[in-house]
Amino acid sequence: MGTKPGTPAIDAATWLRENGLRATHGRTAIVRVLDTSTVPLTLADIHEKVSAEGCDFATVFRFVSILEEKELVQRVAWIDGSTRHEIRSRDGHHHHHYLICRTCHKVEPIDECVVERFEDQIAKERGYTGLNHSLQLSGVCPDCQKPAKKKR
Amino acid sequence: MGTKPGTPAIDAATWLRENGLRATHGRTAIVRVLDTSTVPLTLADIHEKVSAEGCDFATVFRFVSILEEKELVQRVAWIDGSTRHEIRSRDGHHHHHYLICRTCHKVEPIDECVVERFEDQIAKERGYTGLNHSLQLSGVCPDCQKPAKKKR
DNA sequence: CTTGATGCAAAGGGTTTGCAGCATT
DNA sequence: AATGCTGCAAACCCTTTGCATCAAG
Repeated sequence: MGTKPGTPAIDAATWLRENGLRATHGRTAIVRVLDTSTVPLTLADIHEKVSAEGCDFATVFRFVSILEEKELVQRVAWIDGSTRHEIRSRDGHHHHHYLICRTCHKVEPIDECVVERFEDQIAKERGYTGLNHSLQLSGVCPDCQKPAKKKR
Repeated sequence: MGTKPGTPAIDAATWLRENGLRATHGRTAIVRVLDTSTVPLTLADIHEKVSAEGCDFATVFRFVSILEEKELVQRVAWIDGSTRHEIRSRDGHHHHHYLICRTCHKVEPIDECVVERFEDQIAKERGYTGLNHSLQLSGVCPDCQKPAKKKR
């Protein structure tokens, strides 16, 4: 929704109706959480942030599934084995490239994409269509390289 | 173990002892399965292939965990959300790059790695150490593009 | 023989579903 | 007012652990 990650939703309810979905209290909260996050979230992450508004975990589960069926949200297999979810922005740009610290678990988005050209090459070579990719880098961030320091 | 994927183990029991592990019946079976697979396997996949030899699921679970602690096996977060496991070959070459068909779920390994150079660049730019990456491409394979045809 | 690995079975944790009541359209 | 969403709670399934027995070294 928001043009840049981190930008709050202009209007979650309107966005929902535009996409043929009922704009309930819980749903707008879920959309707002997804829309303002710069990193993919687990269902538990989302629930934690909407439970204050009385939104149940089952609602998060079901509604995120609906958004994924409609391809408004992208499912991401996180490098630690968890499943995360990321809203697709309006401009159709939905890259999920991240740099993850193995020590403090901080997540930094990576803007550049070196894989796209490679994707085209593979598509030609092997005849695949509709290619999509998921790339995650993990390492130890500068802060965690300094001994005896913990974050998060 | 085997130099090429798909090559059967020369001697799983010896390999185990070389790595300071007891060479039991179940363990050699598990190693053989991991070693001859060209794609990462789930615990259920492995168990399915060793259960004929009377090897329990708990044994698969525990032994694969041990191999991962010893960094002889690599854990892979698969794009569908499952967790898979892949043996690291003797030459230390352990890339986990795959091309996965979204329709028939066929998995093809990709040899090339375009990410390595990028990894170095990111390491310099952001000061991370010990970088590692995970890349999966998904698309629709040539077979599945032909209508009304199902595999697997 | 000693130590550690195994099988069995139960516990745990996250995911998914059924159902009756409630909110949105 | 009708439809479809929600909360609650139970069911499910995959993962993990405890314990007594068994086998490798």
